[in-house]
Parts: sequence; C-alpha cells; structure tokens
Amino acid sequence: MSATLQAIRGMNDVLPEEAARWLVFERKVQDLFERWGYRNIRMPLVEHTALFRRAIGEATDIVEKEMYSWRDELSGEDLTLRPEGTASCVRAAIEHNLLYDGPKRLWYAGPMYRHERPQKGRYRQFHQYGAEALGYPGPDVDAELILLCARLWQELGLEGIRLELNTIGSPEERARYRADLIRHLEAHYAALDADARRRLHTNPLRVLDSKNPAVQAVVAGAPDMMQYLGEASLAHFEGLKQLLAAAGVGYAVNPKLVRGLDYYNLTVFEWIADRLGAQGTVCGGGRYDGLFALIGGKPAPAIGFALGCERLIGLLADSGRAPAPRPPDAYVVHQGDGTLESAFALSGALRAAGFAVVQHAGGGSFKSQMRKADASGARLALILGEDELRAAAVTVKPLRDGRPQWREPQATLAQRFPELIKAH
RNA sequence: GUGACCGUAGCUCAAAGGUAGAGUCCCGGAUUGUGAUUCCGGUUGUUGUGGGUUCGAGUCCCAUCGGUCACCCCA
Repeated sequence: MSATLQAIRGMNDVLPEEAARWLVFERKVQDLFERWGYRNIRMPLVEHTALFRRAIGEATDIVEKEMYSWRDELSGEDLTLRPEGTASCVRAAIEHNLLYDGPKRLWYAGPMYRHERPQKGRYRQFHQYGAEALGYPGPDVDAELILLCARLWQELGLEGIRLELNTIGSPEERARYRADLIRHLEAHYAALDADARRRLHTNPLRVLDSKNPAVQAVVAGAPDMMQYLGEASLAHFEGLKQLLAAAGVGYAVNPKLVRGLDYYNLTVFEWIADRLGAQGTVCGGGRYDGLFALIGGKPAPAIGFALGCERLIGLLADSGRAPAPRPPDAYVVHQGDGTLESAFALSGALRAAGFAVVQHAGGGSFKSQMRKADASGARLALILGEDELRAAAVTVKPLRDGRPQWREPQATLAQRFPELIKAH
C-alpha cells in the first residue's frame, strides 16, 4: 500500500452503504433545527489562526497540539482548518452584524479538523452539527437547546444517552475559585501527575476531570465551585434545572464537568452514550457570554452545542436501525437496435412522474441485465426489446411477487405505473 | 504524542519455517429474449511496504505505513 495513494490518516471515506445512514440522519437533524426556528449558516473551513487561538484559548489541548495550522505561502497569512464551529459562527455574526435587529438562532454543519491519534469515534476529520443561540441571556434558551437535543434523540430512536450538567460561574467567580483551587493543588503537589502539574497554572480546572486515581484523590478534597457562585449565577443554574425538571428531562449534575474550551461560562453540558466506549460524548455545549467581546465584537450573551455525526450514526448502526436505501421502482432492460433511445424516453417519463428508475448501462447479455435488475432490488423489470419496440409496448415483469409478466403500451405506462407496482 | 494488539483475494477467514487456500462476491455458461434457487466453469493476490535471519519466510527479527483499542482530550 506504500506505492498507492491513500486517504490521510484519520480522514475517512464514507462509502455508499454508510452514507445512506448519514443522509437519513442529516435530514432528521436539519428538519428538527428548522422546525425549532434555527436558521442555517455556512462558514468557511479555513480561518485565521488567531481566531481560534483567541476564542478557544492558548492553554487548551486543541490550540496546543491539535490544530492543522500553516502559513499560506501565497499570502503570508497564518491559517487553520477549523477545529470547531462556534468561533467561526461568532466571527461571522460579528462581521455581518447579525444581531443588529435582535438575537438569532443559527445552525451549521460540516467537517472539523483536529490532529489527534484516531480511535473509535474520534477522527482527524470529523463532522458536527451545531446550534448557536446568539444574544439570549438565558436560562430559557439554555433549556431550549437541551430540550432540542432530547427531542432529537427521540426522533432518531436513540436510547441510553444521559445528560450531564454543570455551571462554571462567571469569569470573576471562576477567577476566585481558580485561585483557591491552585492553592489546594499546590498543597498536594507531590500527588499530582505530569499532566496535572502542567495544567496547574495554565488551566487548573482541567485537573478536575483527570481520570488518574491519585489526582482524583486530591480533587476530592478540592474546594467546591458552588460555594463561589453569586446570586445571579445560582439563579441561572436553578432556573435551568427547574425548566428541565418541568419538561421531564433527567440530568445529573457533574461538578467535575468543566469542558476544554476557555470561552465557556455558567451552563455547560454533555450528552453521553455509555455504549460508545471511551469516546462516549455525542453532544457537548455551553454558554459563552464572553466570546463576542473576546474576539472584538459588541458584547452579547450566547450559548450553543455541537453534536458528533460519526458517534451518533455509529449508535444508530449499533442499534440495528440502519435505514434501507430506497430501491428503484423499476429497472429498465433493453436490447436490440433502436431500443436504447426508447429506453431513455421511457425512463424519462417515469422519472418525471416521480418514480425511481435505473436504466441498464454498460451492455451485457440479456441474462446479465436481468441479473442486475434483480440485484438492484427493483419492484419491476421493464423489458424493451425489438419485439416491444415494434409494438410500441414494454414487457413488465414483477420481480418481488409471483405475478406473471405482461405487456403494456408505452404511451400510458407512466400514467398507469402506480397501479403496476402494486403487488397482488 | 504514549502504550497494547493486529495487517493474507473486493469482503469474512485458513495455511503451526517447506508448492498460497476456502467461503462469499463478481463474470461466463446450462437450446432462440428472462432474475433471485440449483449445476458447471473462470479471475481472485508483488501475503501492507522496505530491509534482515535462513538452504527456504505469509510464518522469525527490525524499521516504516495503516488499522483497532486504550491513555490524553473531546464531537
């Protein structure tokens, strides 16, 4: 395989069988977003590196080691393949002054790029659908987004997904908490591993969700974020929890859920599927009231989430809910002088009437054409040979039921077709 | 980036240092123009790649590429 070209590591081809699942999934997601009043926005895959460095944060794993960044030789600009969508979305909102007449609900979709070691549910090019509610202070819209997710799992037929919720307060509250947390971690410095020590001053909140038991023992005795929250932050969190409870959406408050991006404040949440192994988070999001100002815009509150297509579609595949692709209604078999032109006319008429028609291409014997007709899954084979051509007719052969074949006039075929495809 | 396991036909897998195989799929045929069943026949390939050990390597060793899972982190 060394001599032949192959796809970049961690960037996968989605072959037709799986792509069929993608199409069904994407239609459902898009439809749901639109029904809830979210409007599509499409941003470029490439942005100035500075956007992500500022928005996501210098001390995050994404910026430290996962971005596809390069200097464009033609322009001299520092560019990056987007590792996530929120930064681009907010940049676009600021650049086009989208909030000039009030808050906006937006959704986007597409590939994201992170240079990580691939494993199940984690790829270097992966795909997200994201929703962003820009200009809403919440917590009403916080609840709306979470309810939207819950509804989506329902419509997709997914079970076994749980919601984890937390609040990380305002920047000021978090700063005070952070200072005390650092003090606590320093007091137990000997028990920390290399990762925790490195993060101690750059991003101490990240130490909270370490899976290292020794570090967790230190974390267990760490100060509690809830104690640092002011009245407004507490009210926001309580308001959200009440709305979720009233809507019947279950959740677990996870005080160690801090999430990896710097721009979050107050509400953070993750939807987690236990059946996916180590990469179980299928959807994650949170509030980012500071991001607009951070990247040079007029301050505006906002919240959003992104969901992972590969992981969710993987869940759909596991639960045996893979959608069967629509088989053609008819497969057109043709052989003999002048039949190809008639076949195109016939197929065209049926397609114009809204039917799914595959017309044989590539030559081959009559037998092989019939084999293809069967393999296509079509209800009917429409046979057009020289005999039929002379009679301006077509032979209709049902392939999925026991009816014998018969002849139909070409002129009325499309009109009568709904009757013909019915099995008796 | 770290670690473990694994790379043989398009796919699923055999071959325990001695001639590379099976199933499936695909293609052709079984009296004129009729599928899926059955029967007959056919191609499956630089054993991921490059070195090394050996009389001899799919098999052992090294490197490399790729895959899988986990760590890290996240979608």
